[in-house]
Amino acid sequence: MKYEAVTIKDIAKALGLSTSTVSRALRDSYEISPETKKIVIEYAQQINYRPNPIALSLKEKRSRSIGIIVCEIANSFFSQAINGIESIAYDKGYNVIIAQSHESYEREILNLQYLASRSIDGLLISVSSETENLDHLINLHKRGFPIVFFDRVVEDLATHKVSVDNYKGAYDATSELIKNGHQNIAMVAGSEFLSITKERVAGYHQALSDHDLPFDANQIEYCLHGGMLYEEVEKALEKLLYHNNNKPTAVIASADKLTTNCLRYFKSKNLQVPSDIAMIGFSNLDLTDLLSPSLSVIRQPAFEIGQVAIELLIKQIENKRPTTEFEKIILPPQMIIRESSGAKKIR
Amino acid sequence: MKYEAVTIKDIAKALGLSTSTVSRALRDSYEISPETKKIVIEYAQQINYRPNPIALSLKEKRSRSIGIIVCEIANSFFSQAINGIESIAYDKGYNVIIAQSHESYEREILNLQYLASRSIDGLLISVSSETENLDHLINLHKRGFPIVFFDRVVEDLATHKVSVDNYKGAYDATSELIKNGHQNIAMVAGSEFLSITKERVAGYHQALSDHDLPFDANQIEYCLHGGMLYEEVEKALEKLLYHNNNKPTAVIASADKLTTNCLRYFKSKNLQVPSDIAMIGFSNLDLTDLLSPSLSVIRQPAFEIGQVAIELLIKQIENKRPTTEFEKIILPPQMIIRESSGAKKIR
DNA sequence: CTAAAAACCGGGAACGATTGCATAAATAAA
DNA sequence: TTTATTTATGCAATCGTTCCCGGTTTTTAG
Repeated sequence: MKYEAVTIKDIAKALGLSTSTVSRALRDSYEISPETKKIVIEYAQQINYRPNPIALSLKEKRSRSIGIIVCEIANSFFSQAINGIESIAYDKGYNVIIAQSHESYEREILNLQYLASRSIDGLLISVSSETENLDHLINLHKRGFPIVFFDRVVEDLATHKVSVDNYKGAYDATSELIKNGHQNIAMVAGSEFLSITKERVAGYHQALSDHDLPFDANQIEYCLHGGMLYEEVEKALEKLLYHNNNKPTAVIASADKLTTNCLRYFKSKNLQVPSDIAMIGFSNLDLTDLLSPSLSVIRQPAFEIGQVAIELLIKQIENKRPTTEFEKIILPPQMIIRESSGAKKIR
Repeated sequence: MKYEAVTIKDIAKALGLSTSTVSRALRDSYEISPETKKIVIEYAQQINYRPNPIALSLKEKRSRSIGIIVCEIANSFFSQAINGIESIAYDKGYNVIIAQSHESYEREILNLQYLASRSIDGLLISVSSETENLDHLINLHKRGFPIVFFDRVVEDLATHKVSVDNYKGAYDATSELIKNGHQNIAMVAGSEFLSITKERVAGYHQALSDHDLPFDANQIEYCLHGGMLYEEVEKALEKLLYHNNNKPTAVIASADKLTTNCLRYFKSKNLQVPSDIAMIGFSNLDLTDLLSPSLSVIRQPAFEIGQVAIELLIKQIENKRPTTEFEKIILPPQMIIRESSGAKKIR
């Protein structure tokens, strides 16, 4: 069943005018007499005329819609970021089409093809944790297609980038744990391919070094799927806790899903937090205060990241000349200290 | 900066053919010789030709995109439902445009106007908790526009509806608490306007009655914003716990946000769950097992609800004749019993 | 060998809106 | 009165694609 909308032609026919006159009257052109304008505008209102955006898109060669690719919308960081994106996009008359990679490189490519074929005007992307090869993005970018990276940015592409100071977040978390007496701090990290992982590892590394603690590569375990799979996190923690000369007394989880799955593991093993094992996690869940013990977290300004990213993208889309100067914006993370990062057990 | 795509004209010019021939060759028409087809298809592949969906939309009077209106995507139930919707929509070549009402009637109307003006082919909606008047939806529906309700359905509109057995969910939750010795059970409910609220209250009511317990209207508090505002929940609980002759020993929270805000309140008042106050909440969070005490929940099959809803919508969109028979599909909820619903304190 | 029938391909209208250009009428200036 | 100018409107092209309607060539049947 088709739903028939009213067009400019219907108005023209009803009023005995040409479509051009109607179009101009509706756009308040100086060429049209005030009386005609009044008649047209009133009639249009009466029959609830709305210009067909598809016809406009065809003519103007732009769809006023932008694509977003994230791993999961059911991830508090990304749903908050999308909220930020939407808040600005709707104001500026753009709609957003959301696609999920589910952390799969293959699906990221499929999504990109799909979005490109839907003639989006620009793309906001936070790459999947499997993404190492960037050819799919480079191709588009070379042809002048506007792309803005957020959160998980990549180095090899000259575009706008918006992320959080991951280095500082990890540095602060590590320092806090050291302050509380922890000397053996492990890290459950996300995919090695991701910039955010590298930065967080670097911050962790530097904090250890600044406090004269040794860095042990065995204290870091990478999870390719970013914690999406419980088994992956389980394996990482087994290795860190039980197949390690240097058993850690504290853990830093470097992503939302990693954090919750670490907790799940500790619970299953009956490990008390923070007495058996302390932890700080990167997390944007608004429930971490309700956990027992309440969870110390590094929180990212997700909403703002989304807002800044979409603003840069729209600016680039609406630019007449090709953009040559790209911005790299880094927002500060927030550390919220609660119970889970407390002192280790006194033996 | 504009990004120029290759069109059917470019192919026609390059190959010395007409656009009609190219179009037909690409659609594998019988009117075109195998040799010509081969040449065209190969060349199209080589220059990476993709048909312009906007031009197609204009011609076919359909955009192959559908709108979704929910209150919040940062709500586990809805993000899971959207996952279900997307999984089917992408398979069938539709894209989804998501809009959030943030539980505001006004924003719901704005979103609807926006989506309608973007020529979507159909709408999936879970109404806001403020929505009492349905004129905005009735108008569209009368003109033959396909609408499917999910989760928060409305009675006065003859369309497809997909929801969960809210009556049973509440009935089971109440019965479980009664089984554990609770005789005074309160309910923190969502907006009175919503069908799901009414059904859940009815289930609660019936369970009390079936166990020969009295029903006291003072044991129910409604939250117009569905728990979005902490203050609203706080006020409801103050009233139930401290301005009530009949102090409850257990609470049922009838929505995701209500559940978490109840817990937040109990924590702030240092009330132990379940010894001071037991609870079961409707929740789709995948973190409820990690809370202490772990939370007993009524979980809704959000992903499936989304899938069923989009399937019905697409079926209706692609139907040649107007749909006259509408389905009302009700999926079963799942009760997960954990610690929070346990026995009351023995005095 | 001619007529009919396939087989193959191009021209052009259509979808809805905008816009440069042409045109008509009305007014102003000479 | 004639010419120039303003004012108000219509025509037609355009965006990318499909599809109806012809037209030409080749094949088949009688």
